Amino acid sequence: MDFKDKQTISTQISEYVSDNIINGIWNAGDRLPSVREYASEVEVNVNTILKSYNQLELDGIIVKKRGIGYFVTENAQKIIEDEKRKEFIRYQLPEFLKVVKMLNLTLNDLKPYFKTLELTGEKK
Amino acid sequence: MDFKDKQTISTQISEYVSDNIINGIWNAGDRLPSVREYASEVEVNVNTILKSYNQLELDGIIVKKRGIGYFVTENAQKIIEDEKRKEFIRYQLPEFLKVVKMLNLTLNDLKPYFKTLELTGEKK
DNA sequence: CAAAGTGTTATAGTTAGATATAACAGCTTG
DNA sequence: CAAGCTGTTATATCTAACTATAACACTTTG
Repeated sequence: MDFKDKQTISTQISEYVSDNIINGIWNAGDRLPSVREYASEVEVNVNTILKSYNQLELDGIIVKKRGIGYFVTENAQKIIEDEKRKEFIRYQLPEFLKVVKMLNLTLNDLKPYFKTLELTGEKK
Repeated sequence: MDFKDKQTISTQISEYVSDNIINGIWNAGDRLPSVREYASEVEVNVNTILKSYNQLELDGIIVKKRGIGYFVTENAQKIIEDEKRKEFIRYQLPEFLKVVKMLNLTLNDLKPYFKTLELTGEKK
């Protein structure tokens, strides 16, 4: 038995920022909230935000300019999407299917939920 | 922003036991491994197993007989399935759809994965 | 009834992650 | 060049979860 990593607050913040980028809330070149500002917004310690931002920088998703702030990189969207796709195929989809099977559900049972988001058809 | 609970080791063990029960590895009336035995098997402290077992007992999934061991209850399967179903609808499915949408995937893209597990058809 | 298995409780120690606070350093702007 | 933003580093403290170890209590079995 091997244990999943815990979801730390700083990791969750990193992912939340990524989601905002991939969803177009923050775009390439945009400046993120300053560490102090963001820390106060989500009610968390400055060091925690710093940790999140540093991780995102390691991943090439944002870049720091000292004394100025952190900025979304040009490749951010692509990097995040690639990472999410890997994660999805490797972990999330199998886990999903495991539960679907346990609950004796079928594709037909799930169709309505996909319909709601108009995800049943072909790609544009 | 509200944070997801971390997945502690003891929680993960509880869930692992539940999975074994719902998958028929352990059946109603079966005795679980003793706390010491299981602790040594998964290389974890006795207290951690005890915590997992106690949680499962609170949920009505297993029952303790002092000096003898822990046993799977008659309702265990139903309790677990109900809980998993709730969890699935409330959290896992929405999270899944969120990522599906982010990655611009459709139901058609996922069909092959369902086919592998023969989950496309109607229920038996 | 003693031995050997159960679960239980208690104490002390470790660790990762987060917090609070403060001081330091880079950049911009009036 | 000073004020007021940035990010950075450091120190001390807190907490939840887990560990190590030991002693205690219940139950079965030879």
